[in-house]
Amino acid sequence: MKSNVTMKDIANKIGVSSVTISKALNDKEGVSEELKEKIKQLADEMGYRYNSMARSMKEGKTYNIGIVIPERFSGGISQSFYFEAYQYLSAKLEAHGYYGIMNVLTGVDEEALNLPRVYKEGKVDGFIFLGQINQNYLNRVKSINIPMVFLDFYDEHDDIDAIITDNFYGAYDLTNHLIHNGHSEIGFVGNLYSTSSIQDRFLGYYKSLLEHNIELDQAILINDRDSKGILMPLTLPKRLPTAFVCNCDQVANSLVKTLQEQGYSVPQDCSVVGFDNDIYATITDPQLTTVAIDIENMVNHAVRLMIKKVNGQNKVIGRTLVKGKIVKRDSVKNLQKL
Amino acid sequence: MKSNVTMKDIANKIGVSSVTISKALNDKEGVSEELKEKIKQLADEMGYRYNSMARSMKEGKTYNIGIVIPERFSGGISQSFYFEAYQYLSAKLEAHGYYGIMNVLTGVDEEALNLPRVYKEGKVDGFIFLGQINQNYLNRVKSINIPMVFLDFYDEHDDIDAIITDNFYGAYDLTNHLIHNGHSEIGFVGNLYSTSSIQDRFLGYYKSLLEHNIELDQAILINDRDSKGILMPLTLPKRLPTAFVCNCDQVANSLVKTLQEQGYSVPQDCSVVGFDNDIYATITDPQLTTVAIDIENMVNHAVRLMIKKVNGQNKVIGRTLVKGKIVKRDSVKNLQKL
DNA sequence: CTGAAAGCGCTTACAG
DNA sequence: CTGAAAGCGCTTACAG
Repeated sequence: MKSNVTMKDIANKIGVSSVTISKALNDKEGVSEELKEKIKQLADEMGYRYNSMARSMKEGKTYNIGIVIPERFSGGISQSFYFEAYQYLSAKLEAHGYYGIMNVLTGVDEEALNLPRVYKEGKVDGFIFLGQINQNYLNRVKSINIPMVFLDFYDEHDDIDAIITDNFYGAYDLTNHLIHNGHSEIGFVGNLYSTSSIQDRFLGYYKSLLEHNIELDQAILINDRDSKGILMPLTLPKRLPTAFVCNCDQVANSLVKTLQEQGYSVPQDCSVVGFDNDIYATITDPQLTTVAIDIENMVNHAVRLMIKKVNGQNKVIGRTLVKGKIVKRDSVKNLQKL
Repeated sequence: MKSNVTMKDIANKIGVSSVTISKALNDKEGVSEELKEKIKQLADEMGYRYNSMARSMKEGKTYNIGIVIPERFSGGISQSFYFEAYQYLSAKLEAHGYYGIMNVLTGVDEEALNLPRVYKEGKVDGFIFLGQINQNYLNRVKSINIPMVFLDFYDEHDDIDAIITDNFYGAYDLTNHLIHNGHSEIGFVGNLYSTSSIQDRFLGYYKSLLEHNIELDQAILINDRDSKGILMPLTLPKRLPTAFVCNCDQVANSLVKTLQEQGYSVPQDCSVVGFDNDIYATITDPQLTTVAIDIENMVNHAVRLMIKKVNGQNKVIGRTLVKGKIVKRDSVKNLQKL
C-alpha cells in the first residue's frame, strides 16, 4: 500500500545496484539501452516515484523559490494583476524544474521586519518579490545572502535585479497612436508630483508631443489626486482638447463619466485613453483603448534571471523595462476619416 | 560567505555533538538550559539556517501540499474567489508548518489525464483540488494513493472529503431576510435545470417560502440561461413581484439593469438579491444585498482535514457544507416601514 | 557497462 | 545531561 518504492527496491528486484537504477532513470550514460528500458518499465510497474528531497539534500538546493506578495496587493484592484503574475511565475518556474511557494507578507510582518518563514527554514533557494515593499523591509531583505529579484518595482540603489513595466514608452506609444489618428490637441490626466510611474507616463506622453512638434499646453493638464494619492473629482478645462491620455484606466473611467455628465459623448466629442488594461478598461462605456502590461514577458525575464542566479551566475543586471502592448477598443475617434 | 552553516559546525565550535545542537534548537529535553541558550545564541551569530530538507528526508515527508486549480477558474469572474482561497490556503497551511505549491491544471493536461509534476517528483504530501475538475480526471486522480481533499466541489460518490458552500441554506437565509422585510411575492431567477448549485439555491428559496406558507408561483420564475449555460436576456413577468432572489450576482446585476430600462427603480419598485458577493455585487447600482461565500472558513476546514490526513488519520468524512453570510446593502426595500 | 563507498544534514532510538 | 551510530534516498566521483 505505501508507495515507498525506492531505487534500492527496484535494484534488488533485478539484481543490479541502485547506482544503475539512478543512471537509467535519469537517462545518464553508462547503462545499456536494454537495461535502461527494463528498469524504466519496472519502475512504472512498481509505482516508483522519484524522491526529490534526496536530490535536494545531496545538492543543497530545494528547487523552491519563494514568491513574496505584500498583503496590500493581494486584494482590490491590483488583485487580478498579481494573481495573473503569480500564475505565470508558477508555470514558468515549473518549466525549469522549480516550484513557487507563495508568501503573503502581512503589514505586521513588514513593519516588524520579519523574514518569511520559508527563509528561516531553508525551504527556498531564492526570492521573487512581487510588488513594492517598504524601504525598511527592503533593507532588511537586502541584508540576507540569497538570490532575489524584484518584480513590478525597483529599488533606487539599483543593486538588485528588477523587472518593471515601461511606463515611459507605453504612454509614448499610446500618444503616438492618438496622433496617428489625427489628434493634435491632447490633454493629460494625472498628478505629476504623485508617483514615479505617473511621472514616467507623463514624460512619455510629452516626448510624443515633442517629436510631433506639438506644444505642451498646461491648460489641458488635469490633476486627478491629492498629495496623498487620494483620487478627487476631475475638473474639465475651459476648452476641451480632442483627446486625453489618462495615467490609468480607473481615472480614464472617471474622466469618461465626467465628460458624459457634462453632455459630451466619448469618443465623438472627445477621445480618452487609459493605462493598465485592468477591470476599469472594460466596465467603461465605451470600452477603453489602453496599454496592457505585458505580465507574461515580465515574468519570463524574472524567472530567467532567478534561474541563472540559483545556478551561481550571480551578476546584477539592474532594471529591466518591459514594454506593454496597446489594446485598441472604442474610446478613440479617428479624425482622419472625416 | 556561503551560509552553509550546519549543526555540526556549531557543535564543533563549542565542542559538543550535533545531537545536542539538534535537541537544543528544537527545544527537546536532555540539554541543560544554559547550554540550550548558549547554542541558540551561537546559532544566530553564525547565521545558521535550519535545513528542512534533511528532516524531510528523514521523515519521508515534504511538508508541501499541492494546490491544483483548473485553468478555467484562473481568470475571469471566478479569479478573485480562487485567488483569495489560495491565499488563505497558503497562510493556513503555513501556520501548520506546511507550504502550498500551486499548480494550474491546463485544459490539455486535464484531457490527457496528466498528473501534476509535483506528484511524480514526490514534492508534495497531499493535494487540495480547488475547483471542479472533469470526471475522467477525477477518476485518474482518485486512482493514486495520496491524501486529497476537494474544495468548492464534490464527487457524487462521496469517497473523497470535500468542502463546499452551503447553497441551500444560503438562499434559504436570504429569502427569509426578504420575508422579514415584509415581502411575500418573491420571484426567483435562474435555470433550474442547469447546474446543481442553482438547483440547491432554488430549493433553499423554496423551503423558505414553504415555511412561511407562501405558494410557489411559476409565473414569477425567470429563466436566465440556455441549456449550455450561456446567459440570455431576462424576460420580466407580466405582474412584478415585490422582490427577486437571483441565483448569482451577475444575473442580479442584469436583472437590475433590465428593471431600470423598463422604468422600474430598485429597490423602490422591486427588491433584488444576489448570491456570491463578487464584483457584480458592488458595481451594480444600487449595490446588491447578497450572500458572501465564507472562503476563510471553507479553507480552514480543508486545511484541518488535510493536516490530519498527512499525519495518518485517513478516514473519510465526506461532504462538509459551510454556510455563507448575508451581506446587507442597498437593493432591498423594507416594506414593513410603510 | 556496472557497482562499492561516501556524503548531503538532520533525527531517532539507544547507551552511557 | 550528553553522544556514537544508523539511516532517510539519492548522486557523485572513482574503481573495476
